Amino acid sequence: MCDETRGEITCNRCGLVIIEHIIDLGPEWRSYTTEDRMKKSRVGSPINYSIHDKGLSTMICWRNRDAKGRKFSPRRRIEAYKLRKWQKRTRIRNVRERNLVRALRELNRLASQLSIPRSTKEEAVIIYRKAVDKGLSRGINMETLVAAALYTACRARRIPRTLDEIAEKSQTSKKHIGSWFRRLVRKMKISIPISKPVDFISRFSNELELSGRVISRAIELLEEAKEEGITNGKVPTGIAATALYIAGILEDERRTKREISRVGQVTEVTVRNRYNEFVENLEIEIMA
DNA sequence: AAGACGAAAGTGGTTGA
DNA sequence: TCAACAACTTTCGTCTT
Repeated sequence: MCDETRGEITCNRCGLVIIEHIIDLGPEWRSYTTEDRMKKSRVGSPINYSIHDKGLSTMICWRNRDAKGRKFSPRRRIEAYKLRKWQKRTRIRNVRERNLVRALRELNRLASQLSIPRSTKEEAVIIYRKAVDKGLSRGINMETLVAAALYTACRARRIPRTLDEIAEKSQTSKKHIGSWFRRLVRKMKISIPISKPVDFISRFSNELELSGRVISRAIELLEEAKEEGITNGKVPTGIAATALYIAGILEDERRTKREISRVGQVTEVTVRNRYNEFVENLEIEIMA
């Protein structure tokens, strides 16, 4: 799948980003006159926070030719050589930048494996950069900080990924990512919306291949459940999964509890318990 | 054979002294 | 810092379809 607005080519099956920073060929914005069009068209790819210098540094061509294709004079060649050398030296200036490059590589890998949208990934990069600037990164494993930044960005943008999912794909523990998540939020004063069951509905229903009818029914159920106050303190994924389970039965697209619990990343027992609470407290008619 | 159920013991995180 | 606690998991035996 080629997504020009995101500048990416991704695999349709697994969501792996294959090619990034394609140049966006479209103009910047709508234009109404030719003059306008000239003004608003742009050159180069959009700013990209996922490259350590935001993709803005100059690249010097390695060919010893000038713009018109003529060969350089020996003197110009030496000059060009020096320029390139300095270019390299300044581009990756110091250890810090080198670490940033490593961190971004890791972040890109993680985000790709978890199919996290580009904008959220960039949010994570910004969080990571800020954390490093504030000196929070001392003495902490880079992978943990990257994972924590990504998790934080997901939570901030309401793109729900569970701690488990992120921990599984990165080489760090859920515990560490969690504690660093809290730390990042506290130190950097990021406001995090509480993750709600509704946030998980679309992803779960997608995985279970449920129709739109089931989805809207599930959302209704969630609202009723919330009013009844039976959702407080319960794991949101479990609640979302159960709502889909019940909606599936009601709309004649039944899925087994086992499937539901697998997708919802909770056990069958939890789905069962939530199910009982739903049926007891809401007026739900389950046909045998 | 697969799915669902209930009971009981175990686990990790939160809370309040 | 520690114990109490609720929510959730794991495990296992049993019943139903």
